[in-house]
Amino acid sequence: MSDLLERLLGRGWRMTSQRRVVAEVLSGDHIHLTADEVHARAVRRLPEISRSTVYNTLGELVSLGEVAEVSTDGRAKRYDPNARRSHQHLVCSGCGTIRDVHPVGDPLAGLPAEQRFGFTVSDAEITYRGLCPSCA
Amino acid sequence: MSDLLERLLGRGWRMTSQRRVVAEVLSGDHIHLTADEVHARAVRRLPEISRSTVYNTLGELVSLGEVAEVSTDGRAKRYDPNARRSHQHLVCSGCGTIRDVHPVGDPLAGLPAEQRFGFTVSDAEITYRGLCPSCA
DNA sequence: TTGTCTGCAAATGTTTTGCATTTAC
DNA sequence: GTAAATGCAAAACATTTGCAGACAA
Repeated sequence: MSDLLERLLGRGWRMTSQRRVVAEVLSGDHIHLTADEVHARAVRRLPEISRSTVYNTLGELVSLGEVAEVSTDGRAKRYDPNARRSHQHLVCSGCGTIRDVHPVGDPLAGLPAEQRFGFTVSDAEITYRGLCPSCA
Repeated sequence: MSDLLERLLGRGWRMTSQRRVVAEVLSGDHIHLTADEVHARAVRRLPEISRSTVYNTLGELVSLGEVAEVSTDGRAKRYDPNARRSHQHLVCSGCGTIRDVHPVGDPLAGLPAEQRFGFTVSDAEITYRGLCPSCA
């Protein structure tokens, strides 16, 4: 069973066939699907599943903190099931492929106090850009 | 005259009243407007300007590398006129305010070779998140 | 049983496109 | 004069919402 699904069951999340399929589709490493792609894959396993349900479910998973919304730049948001493991993204400027990466060091260290405008800074999101081996 | 407008004229960009107004609206520091906000402000100066022209113009400015698209997370893209000066963003999780910041050090240094998946990494985009003084 | 999830269809918000007209160079 | 920009209206997408019926607990 998928890690995501397992965590959700452990949290007592109300389970339905639709929710299970969405959780299964999202499971794995380097998964960054759009809502529509999630729906397309879900339909293969459960033909009746509706787009609204996929949106509802994704929205709920994001609220629960189990899935992260990633806006790389295209128009549709992408959903990343590895919200629990802190990580950043490496995006290919050629084909758009996304990989999860784990940079070393404290990302907040680069922002000196005088650059913080009085903000309480709690987090940094980094998107590395470059070309993947196939596109280079 | 605005810096942006000046640079565009220097590049021999074909000038029209609509384009001038869009460039003027975008000028300044810490400016991060949506296409719709750009249109609203442009209409004040030039009532006939259409939304399509604003979109066309913004798209062209992005292609020229004079303006950057910033997807903070909401649905509409925001446009940042300071694409030429390398900088990153600090976003308030409360009210959404965006400030431009200039972190110290090489942002690519945090990504070790074994984390690069064979990519040629050329750039890093950082979004710092926190609460601004009013929201804290 | 009961509260909630699901699915449909319609609405909303953002951006793009086709094409006739106007305009900068 | 000519190629390119503009504006309109309509289309294309992405996402949200309202509500009746279905379903998990």
